[in-house]
Amino acid sequence: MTKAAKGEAGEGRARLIQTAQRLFAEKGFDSVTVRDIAGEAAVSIGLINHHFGSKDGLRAAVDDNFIRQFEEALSFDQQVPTDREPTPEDYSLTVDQWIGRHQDSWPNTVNYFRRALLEESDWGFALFSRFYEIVQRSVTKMDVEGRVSPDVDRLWLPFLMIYLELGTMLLDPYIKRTIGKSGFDGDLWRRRHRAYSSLLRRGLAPRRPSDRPEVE
Amino acid sequence: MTKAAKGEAGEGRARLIQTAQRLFAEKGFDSVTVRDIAGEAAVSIGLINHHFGSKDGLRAAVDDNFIRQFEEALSFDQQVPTDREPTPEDYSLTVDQWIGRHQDSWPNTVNYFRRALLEESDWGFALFSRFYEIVQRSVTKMDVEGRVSPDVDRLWLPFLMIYLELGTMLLDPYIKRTIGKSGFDGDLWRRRHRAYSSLLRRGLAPRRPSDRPEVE
DNA sequence: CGGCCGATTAAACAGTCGTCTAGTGTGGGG
DNA sequence: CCCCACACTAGACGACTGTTTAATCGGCCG
Repeated sequence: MTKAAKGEAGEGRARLIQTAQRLFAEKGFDSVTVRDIAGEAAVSIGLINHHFGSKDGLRAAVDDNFIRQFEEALSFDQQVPTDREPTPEDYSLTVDQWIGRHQDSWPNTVNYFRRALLEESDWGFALFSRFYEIVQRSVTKMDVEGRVSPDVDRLWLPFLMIYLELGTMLLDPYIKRTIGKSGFDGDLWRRRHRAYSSLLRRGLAPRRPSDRPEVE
Repeated sequence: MTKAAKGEAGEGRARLIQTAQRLFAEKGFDSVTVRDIAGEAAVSIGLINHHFGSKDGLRAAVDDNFIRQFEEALSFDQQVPTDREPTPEDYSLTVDQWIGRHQDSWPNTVNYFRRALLEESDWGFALFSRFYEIVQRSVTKMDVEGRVSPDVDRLWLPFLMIYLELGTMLLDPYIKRTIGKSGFDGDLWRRRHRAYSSLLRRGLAPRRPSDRPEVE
């Protein structure tokens, strides 16, 4: 392509998307001004509207970019073990691995994901649906294999699993302030994964329910 | 007290707090303008700064008011059954009852709670801490009574329970769009309560994980 | 009664927001 | 070579924002 005045052509455009994604993730869409973005990307304010039409257009571009990375990552992430039946926690392992890996390479990815869900944008719903779909499929699979008790609520189970999966993402700021470390910290998220795999598998009760009161 | 030009004195102040709480819950603090609030409360814009000094002052007053109601409600809500040992799900029942009751009487309470957590305000952390405290205490109690398996992660368990409890609150908009009804809908939230009580108690696996699910 | 005080108002204020307009410079195709 | 297309810029524009000012009204106390 063509060369621009300074540096590669389209460099401004790329830098805008990159900077905007970081700032949106840090402060939220509304709290970031076009001047903030242009300033940190070292371009003029007008360039935003030149490339994207409006601030909302920029958001759309950032969202597209993010969703593309998200789908890409998911597509080659289905590396559940094939030498055995996938266990209930294989699903969560997959997602957890994804989160863990991506929060290393793109530290603001998790934050952006979080903001997307919190701001209830349309594509935030798209992301949620994607999650729901994955979990739903996983549940159905476990179900037909007889690994889910028949009296487990099939409507709520997927949502409860989503809560467990997304909880750390949504509430991590508070976890940080409660125990001093992010729930995505290396050791911590591995521990968390084990904790809720175990919870899904057999709940809290001791393995030998000696005098456990049977309710209902 | 003194009487004002129209209606009770201080009526404007009260109506401002009430209206602001509703609007903050619906749209979020930043998206609501002082003109919106004054308009819907049918008072002048200047009255906000007269009573509260600033928009942030109004927020503080609304927060105070909300936290007061919250603490009040919690204080007489500890009505766990005394005729028997509290079961693991008594805790969640208490919180669930609280949510259920208050979303009837104050439809915007849940929304406001949600916004408080999502916007990461200081008192949002206060609310989270309050929750954490309650859950922590409940876990400790169950623990000393030997109703928690020794290999359950004591650090993560409270957080996982909080995820399950707050999940519907945080993600209800998406649940609404997924299944068409709010997770706080009468029947649904009762079903949800049973679902995750069961999850906590014994996980997903059939009671006899040998080869065929067995109902007791 | 006279004066003050607090609740309340309308209008103006200064700042910031996203957007638009006019213009510059450069590189590639005719 | 010319000239158009395009990335890019500086600055102004109007529509907001939260806040402030000056004024009004009515009750209360001395």
